[in-house]
Amino acid sequence: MEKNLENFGINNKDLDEETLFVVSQTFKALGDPTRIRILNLLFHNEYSVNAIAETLHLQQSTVSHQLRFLKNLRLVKYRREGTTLYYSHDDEHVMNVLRQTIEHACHN
Amino acid sequence: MEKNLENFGINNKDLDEETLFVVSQTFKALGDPTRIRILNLLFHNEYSVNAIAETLHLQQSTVSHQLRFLKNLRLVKYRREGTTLYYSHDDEHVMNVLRQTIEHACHN
DNA sequence: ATATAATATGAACATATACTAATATATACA
DNA sequence: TGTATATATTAGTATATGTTCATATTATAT
Repeated sequence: MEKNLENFGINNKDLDEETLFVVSQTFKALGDPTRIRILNLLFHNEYSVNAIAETLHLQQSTVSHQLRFLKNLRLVKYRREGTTLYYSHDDEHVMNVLRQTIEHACHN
Repeated sequence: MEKNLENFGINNKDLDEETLFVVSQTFKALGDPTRIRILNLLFHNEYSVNAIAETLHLQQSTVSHQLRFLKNLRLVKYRREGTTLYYSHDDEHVMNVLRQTIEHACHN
């Protein structure tokens, strides 16, 4: 008699569609070099859009587009000061995952 | 006199190109629902290509393509038994990151 | 009101990505 | 050798993605 493999693992069932969407979107956000550089810059400080662009040698438009992407996923937030918007990270879990993976990649 | 912000954080410097590439590729691998489902399936057991396809209701060709993708990044490995290839995960760090993020997404 | 600075947006383009269908390869076995 | 099974590969296609350019919006100051 074969052992029933259905109950072997704790969580062998397929992921529900919403979880799948959230998880893949999150990782998609981290799957682009530009967004990684932006989030890595925002690790310790807040930066204005122009400051990000100048620091990373990117165009203002590019930074703005990617910040919108990240803001939609609530990975960054901003505060306004006059005409300047200061962006900072807004998801500790994602920042931890990013830090872990960067460190893991460096130590190879 | 302004405080020098350059030395404020521990790691404010930009990432080197190779790290950036490895990290973004890794996250890109996790940024697709099909690959997430495959890796999630491989969490506890090894599976043949056809078993993966049948379990997840994917075409054999699709699974084979994605497994090649994952194998190139050394996220999965396989062993042969006759004509059957049994795939299993091959990167504990990535599997941990995936598990963490799935759990984080579920508990919302 | 007008000008200026900072940021956001929309359209266009090139490239990347994921899937499918068809075919090729590889292994086992009669 | 020939056949069957399992997997891999190639080519084609449709969609998604990231950047740039030009322009719009927003807030501030004069």
